[in-house]
Amino acid sequence: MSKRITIKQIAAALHVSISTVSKALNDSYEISEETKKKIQDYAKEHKYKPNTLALSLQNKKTKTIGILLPNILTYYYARVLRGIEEVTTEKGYNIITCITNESYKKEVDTMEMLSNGTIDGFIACISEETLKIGNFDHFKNILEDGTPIVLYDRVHAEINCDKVVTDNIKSAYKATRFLMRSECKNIALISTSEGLDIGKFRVDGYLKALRKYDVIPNEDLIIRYNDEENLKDAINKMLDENKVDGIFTIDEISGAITTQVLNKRNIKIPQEISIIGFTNGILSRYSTPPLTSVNRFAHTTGKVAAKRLIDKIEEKIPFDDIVTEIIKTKLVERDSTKKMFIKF
Amino acid sequence: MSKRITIKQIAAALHVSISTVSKALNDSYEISEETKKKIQDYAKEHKYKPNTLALSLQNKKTKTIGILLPNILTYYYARVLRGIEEVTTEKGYNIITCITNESYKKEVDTMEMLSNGTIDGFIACISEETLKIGNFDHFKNILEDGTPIVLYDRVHAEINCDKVVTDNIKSAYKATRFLMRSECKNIALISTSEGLDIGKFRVDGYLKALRKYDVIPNEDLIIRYNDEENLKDAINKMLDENKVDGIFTIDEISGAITTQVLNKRNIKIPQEISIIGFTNGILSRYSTPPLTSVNRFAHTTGKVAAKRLIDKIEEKIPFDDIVTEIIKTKLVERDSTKKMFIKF
DNA sequence: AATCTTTTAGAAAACGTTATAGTAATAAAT
DNA sequence: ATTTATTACTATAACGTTTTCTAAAAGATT
Repeated sequence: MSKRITIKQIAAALHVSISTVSKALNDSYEISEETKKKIQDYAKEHKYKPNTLALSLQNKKTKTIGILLPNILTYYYARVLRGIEEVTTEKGYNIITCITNESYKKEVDTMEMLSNGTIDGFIACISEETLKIGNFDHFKNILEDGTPIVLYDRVHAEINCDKVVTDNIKSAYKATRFLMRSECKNIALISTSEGLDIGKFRVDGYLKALRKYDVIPNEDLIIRYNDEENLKDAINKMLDENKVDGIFTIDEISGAITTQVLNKRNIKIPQEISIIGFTNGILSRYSTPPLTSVNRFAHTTGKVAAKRLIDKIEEKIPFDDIVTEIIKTKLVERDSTKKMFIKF
Repeated sequence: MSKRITIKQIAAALHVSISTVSKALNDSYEISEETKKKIQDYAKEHKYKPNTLALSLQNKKTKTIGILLPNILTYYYARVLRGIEEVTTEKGYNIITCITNESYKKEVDTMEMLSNGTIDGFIACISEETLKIGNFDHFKNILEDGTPIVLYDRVHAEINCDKVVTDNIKSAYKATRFLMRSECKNIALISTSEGLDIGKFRVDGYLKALRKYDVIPNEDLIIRYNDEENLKDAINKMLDENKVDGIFTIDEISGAITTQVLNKRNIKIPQEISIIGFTNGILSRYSTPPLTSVNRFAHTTGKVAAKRLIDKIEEKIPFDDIVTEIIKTKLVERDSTKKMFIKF
């Protein structure tokens, strides 16, 4: 237990002033080579490390970014984090990661807590509860203080800042169209009942594709669920009562559960029913059969968000130059859809 | 862009000294009710928030903990993080999360960077590369400085600090025994070839169980792999050349891949071959069939580690009171193993 | 009226650092 | 011989806060 040494202690030990030490350690021309060497050697020997806190207080920059994740157990967010992390590390920034766990209070508290000089900016995804409540004052206040924020994935028009989002409508449109082109006539949709815009956009994309090809949407084929147990029952019921030959699931878990249900009913995928999932994570990759999925570039999303924020922090971009970056998706074809195509 | 207000500005605005403001805001008895109210009102009105950096510099405590994750994409670590996060939040600590991505250099750099007053302690899982290289000086140095560390999951005897680990040998032993009790005679093992102790322990447990019940281990039934593609081939080869009726996989991905291979070969799980996986994450839960798995309590691991560290930081436990907590596992029975049992 | 307490406030030091301004002593230029 | 530069260093303020010590005024006690 030797505790870190400070500049002051070095100064005392070598009978020089603290300014001399500071300058010597920063290799200033004002200090003679001889003295510099003496000080630097001593510092090295005693493993001197400048106190980051003191530096930050001086510079008014902490080189730290606050990250808000709604949920770390969702593979997608873990991958976004990874993307962020890659860029921040490269640029010499630390990140403080906070998981809001979809709670409004946790989100407000966290941002409150960090916006006191601890961080230079935020990268955040709005929690489900916050979106439901519709109060975004905590974001607005922070922006007003001059702290930059980049929102990703789940955003809101009321918050006037940079955003990085997935191309939800178009992706859902394309996935649905893909199913139709591969001979599916009766395409079901599995969605969550939660009122997230993201979900709505994906439903919109699905409906848009149906309409485009003159298919009348059938409400019986659209399932909106709250919890997983309900979902299995709902799918079974739907399959009992309807002819279905294609299913588009709006998130990864839905895709996994749907696959389990079909397998249990011994329905051949994709011969009898095709499935396309959203978000291409490990579940899609490792399920039986591996699922054709809308691949979202989580990693890219993280990187783009981090780059944008750091540019803002370092004032390479003016504070009120606001953009929304749209990250395209890509349909990854695997074994849960048919290979034959109808050309429209 | 109004930028945060400081004590100094309040003092100037109200024509009092900064000490008066500080005391008023801390509700000191030394300040008259009248002055206090005036100052507090002003502070509230201007949304005054104390600068955390300045406070930390004063108190020599940052209320921040550094977390090292080898890899965030592994569901297990994400869950550990969640456990840590829960405790730290409750106790008013922030966490700085860093992903070493299994790199020695990244691990050293990160710890170096954070151990300059930024954090009060570390919760870390040693990276694969570090374990391979076998140099733990960065941990030792930090401990010497009087900064507490709690290691979780992957630990090393050379590092003398608190540890929280999974009961690997026993868990593997029990899983293997479970397979034997459910009539499996030829039990294969899927392991990674990387030289992690954790893997070794699990293999040891497997071997121990076999020996205990007088089964002679068959090297042909033990697969050690590096990359996923190899693994599929290796499993197929093994199944071609050997009679196998049970498989114990040492991690979640191996379990998922094994399941895919068996499904592709149309082998009935568990009627023809039973599978038990290690680490009970989403893959095990959502695969077809859902896998019987050794459930590791990632969440508990995180919580225990965080509690221990905070107790150390707050000096409720002396610095050199070192313990290793062993987190038990629990076999979760699902559909990949048979229900019938032989009692030994 | 003189002294002692209490109340209220402010000054100054401290946390660890950097940056600016200043001060010697010596060397160079006039 | 005097002024000017140069070299090598030190003092001080600053970042935003808390804390300890000091001081003045008001009130209480004799």
